[in-house]
Amino acid sequence: MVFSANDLQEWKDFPKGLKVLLLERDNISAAEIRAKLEAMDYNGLTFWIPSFCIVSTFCEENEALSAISSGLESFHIAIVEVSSSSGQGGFKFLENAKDLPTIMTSNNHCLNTMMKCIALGAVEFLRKPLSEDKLRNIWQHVVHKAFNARASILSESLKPVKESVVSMLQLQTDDEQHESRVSRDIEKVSRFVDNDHELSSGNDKYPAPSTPQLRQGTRLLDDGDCQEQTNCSTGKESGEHEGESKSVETTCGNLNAESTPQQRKSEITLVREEVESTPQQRKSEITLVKEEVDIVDASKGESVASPHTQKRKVLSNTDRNTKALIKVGVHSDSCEIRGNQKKIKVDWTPELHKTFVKAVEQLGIDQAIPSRILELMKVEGLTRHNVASHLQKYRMHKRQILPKEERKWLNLRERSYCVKRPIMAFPPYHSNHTLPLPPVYPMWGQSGSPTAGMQIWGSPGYPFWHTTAENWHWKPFPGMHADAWGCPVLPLPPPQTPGFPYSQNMPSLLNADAVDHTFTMPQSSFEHYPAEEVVDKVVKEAISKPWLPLPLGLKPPSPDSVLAELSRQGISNIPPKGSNSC
DNA sequence: CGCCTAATAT
DNA sequence: AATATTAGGC
Repeated sequence: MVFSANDLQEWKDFPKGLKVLLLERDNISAAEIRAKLEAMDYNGLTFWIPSFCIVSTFCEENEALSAISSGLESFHIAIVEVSSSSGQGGFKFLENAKDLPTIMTSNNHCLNTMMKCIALGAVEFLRKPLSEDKLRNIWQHVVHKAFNARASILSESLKPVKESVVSMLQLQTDDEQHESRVSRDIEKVSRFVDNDHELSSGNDKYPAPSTPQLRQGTRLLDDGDCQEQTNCSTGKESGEHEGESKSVETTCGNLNAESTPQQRKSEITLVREEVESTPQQRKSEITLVKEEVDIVDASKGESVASPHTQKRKVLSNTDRNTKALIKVGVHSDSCEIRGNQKKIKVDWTPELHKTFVKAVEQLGIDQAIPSRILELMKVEGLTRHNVASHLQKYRMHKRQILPKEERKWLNLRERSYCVKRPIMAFPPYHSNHTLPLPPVYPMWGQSGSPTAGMQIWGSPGYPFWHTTAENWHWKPFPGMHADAWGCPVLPLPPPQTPGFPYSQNMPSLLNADAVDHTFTMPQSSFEHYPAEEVVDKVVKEAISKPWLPLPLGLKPPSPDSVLAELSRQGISNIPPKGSNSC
């Protein structure tokens, strides 16, 4: 049966009219299920539909299969009983009706059976008896399949579903009268829908919705690949709102035609915050991950001149899981889309931060000012303020000036230098190597690191030890510009301790005693470190007079950093070593 | 004006 | 907790 255009237009009440194939040996059981499907009370509000589903019942597997293959009837979804007593028990159907989203049901609740069903392609396993609640959301599988199956293998029966849903959503979008939350959410969704071609390619990439989600939430997609991006904003919000908010996440993989791999832009996550909602009015949140997003949010218009013309290009780094994504979290309340969206919160994901760091390093310490960084980052929508704010924090961390809260627990030698130094950042009462260490590791600039949700700043007190160009450079004294002018002389790491996973990254300095025995400075005399101003002065002098020998405590810059600095200053020709003519 | 920093707000 | 915003100084 083929749906005509008229049929489609009539199908405004989707999922009413869902055609269900029911494979059930027991007639009585079949009748019960059928009755429930046909008389579905959908949430008691949107529609009460006398004939919610059109059910065709079969009691034999082969019959059902031939009904499908005959093409005389078109189904959207199948509910198939796993039977141990007869025939192939439903698995034959399952394997031969791949195009049809199939829900397996059984009295047998054994995990193996369930597992087998899912493994063979069932979209869901439902335990019998089938309640109305369990059946209520079966249509979601249909929509899911319709939108996520490869277009080429999309069965004819599901195409109308897709078109119908698309058309439904767009109808509402076009309705300017309704600036309701729902319509705006749908607008977002339909934009995703418009772009579904690319994402359709990964057929089973997105888990199907599952029946137990009886809340309003409709999970269109739940992309495991974007976990690292998503947990930043949605995790927080959904946590705050407990069960009152829903979270819809979508991802689409459109490549922006204009962006070449070299031009790939950074990921940025913007969160539009709720403006004036009371706890009772908590509305839903929809989070979209898109590669191209209309920035309808001019904020203060700092760098976003025309909100609606702003498109965001995104990097899509294929060799890693650093998909170029833009996430816009919308706490859509009663605020207008173009109206008063004021607060965009930039989520400084590791990727975005990496771009930031890159820009800063490219500019060099003296040139790294917000406006230039912003320029270099080429992240549209990002404002100078955003950058400035981030830069502020970046600098603070570079100088090991921890916010007071972070400093509080560093309760010893509060006024001595050591508290600001990484080596003393560990709690002093951990005086041996058994101290508990954080399970994760700071990851500044670790490109494409899959460490989802990790704070890019690292845990307080566990600063960054990596010394690659992309990472933070450890600087023991405030004001020391180790990036360009070398790093402080550190003692060599002790022999690596087997079974101590972090020893590689946390050399030697696990406690003050270790420091005292290995550090080249006078022992047990942190109080003897020069005053901050003195250090500053020394460093400044070293910077301004690079021809002079470096003071104790500083080591020369690495050749790489020198080359980088030279090239930054436009000097590309370096005379060979021997030719020292001056 | 833009930048920097610290404090404070969200 | 992470960012944004603000204020005051340069």
